[in-house]
Amino acid sequence: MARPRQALLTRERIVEAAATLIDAEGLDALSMRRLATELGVQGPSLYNHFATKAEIVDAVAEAVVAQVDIDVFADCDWREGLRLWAKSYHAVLTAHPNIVPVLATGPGRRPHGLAMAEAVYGALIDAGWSRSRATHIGALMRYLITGSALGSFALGFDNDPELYDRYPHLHRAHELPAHRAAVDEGAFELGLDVLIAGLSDHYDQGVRR
Amino acid sequence: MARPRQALLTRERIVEAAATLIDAEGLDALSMRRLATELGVQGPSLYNHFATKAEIVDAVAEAVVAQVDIDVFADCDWREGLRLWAKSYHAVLTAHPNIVPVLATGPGRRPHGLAMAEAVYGALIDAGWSRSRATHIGALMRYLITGSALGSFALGFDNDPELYDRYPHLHRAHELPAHRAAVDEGAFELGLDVLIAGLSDHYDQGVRR
DNA sequence: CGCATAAACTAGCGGCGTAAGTTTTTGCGC
DNA sequence: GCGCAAAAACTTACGCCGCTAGTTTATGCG
Repeated sequence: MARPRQALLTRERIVEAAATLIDAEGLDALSMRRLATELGVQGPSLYNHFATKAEIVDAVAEAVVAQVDIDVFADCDWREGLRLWAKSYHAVLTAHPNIVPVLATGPGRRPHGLAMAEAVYGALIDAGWSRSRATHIGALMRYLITGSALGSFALGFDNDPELYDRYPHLHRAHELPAHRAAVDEGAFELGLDVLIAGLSDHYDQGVRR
Repeated sequence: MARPRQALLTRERIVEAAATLIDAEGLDALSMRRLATELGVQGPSLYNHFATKAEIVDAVAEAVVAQVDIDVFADCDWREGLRLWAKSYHAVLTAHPNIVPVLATGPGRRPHGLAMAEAVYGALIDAGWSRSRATHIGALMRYLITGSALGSFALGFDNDPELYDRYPHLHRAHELPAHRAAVDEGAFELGLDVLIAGLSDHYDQGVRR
């Protein structure tokens, strides 16, 4: 086949297929040949639309952050904005856990990532936080959100009772994977509550830098 | 060369070389052939000592967590123990950032990882926290520590002023990479302070579950 | 109508993890 | 002291991988 009458590929179709593949089978399952097969095409054809594999993965990451709601800062208190944004971000990452390692490396050059940074940082600055404090708070929230999405805490424990025989306090740790969602959700909520309450106290006491 | 009079490889030598390579050039630079070359040996010889590449990487991760000080819980308040442990963990990860993605996936079956979980969880239980709350706090601390180590927040921003022209609040974001260490350190310290202070308040008010 | 461009193809390079089988040395049981 | 299994290196090779180069053909613009 040479050039078809109707293009078989578009950037959108490629990104969509890549996202589906990553969601379903993980980052490692995404290879150029595999992705091409999924799209009914030979491997190297993808290079007509993206220069490298990294560009495709980046586009998937960008599509994911695009789903985060950053309008929440519009007309509400910085505390509430921060909480709603964090929950939205967290929910998006929970829905697409396999792409998180890519996102965790920072906003990079992706427009939506930068727009999100702008929204968060801007809201904190507008509230009266110093530039350095706003930066710290933004970074901190990101640590909590990506950290919780990246390593499901509960999932890290093996489902094998014998493993914990030598650790008296962990004797029920093998039950953790079964409660994965509840544990991870509880830890995230606790962190969000404590962080925002603590920052709120600082703020109310006039400690804004 | 067949079997040499003196073994060329040991598990220790392999792990050490792998750790050095990962520290110096990143996870991607670690390939079986490259590692073998570094050790003056052919690639497949490594399989006489480790069954898979993943086992080698795991051993490196285990060697890194082994450096975290978990004796800090011995005879001090849970607050102080948590703070000292978190700082030690954070310092170790900061010294070996390239292995963090591996650690972030949880304690798994690694003895030192489990010993650390045991120490943290045990200290919280002994202090009177409920099992579920202790789990949440442990998970939460891990989110903060691995999250901060994984994605240097400041490093994620590109060192290119023009990139931020369209984001009014980010107009100085290109300066962030230069202050990388200070930003990341500040955010981590802020998080640690706020979290421990907040949890301490809950504790003092008798809210332990 | 002619031609540059776009979008598919095929072939192939060097690298990857690892399996299989070979050779030689070591060290233990008789 | 000897025989032989196990250990630890080797070579070869398979099927992936990301990506490059060059080819073919349809499209759309001047």
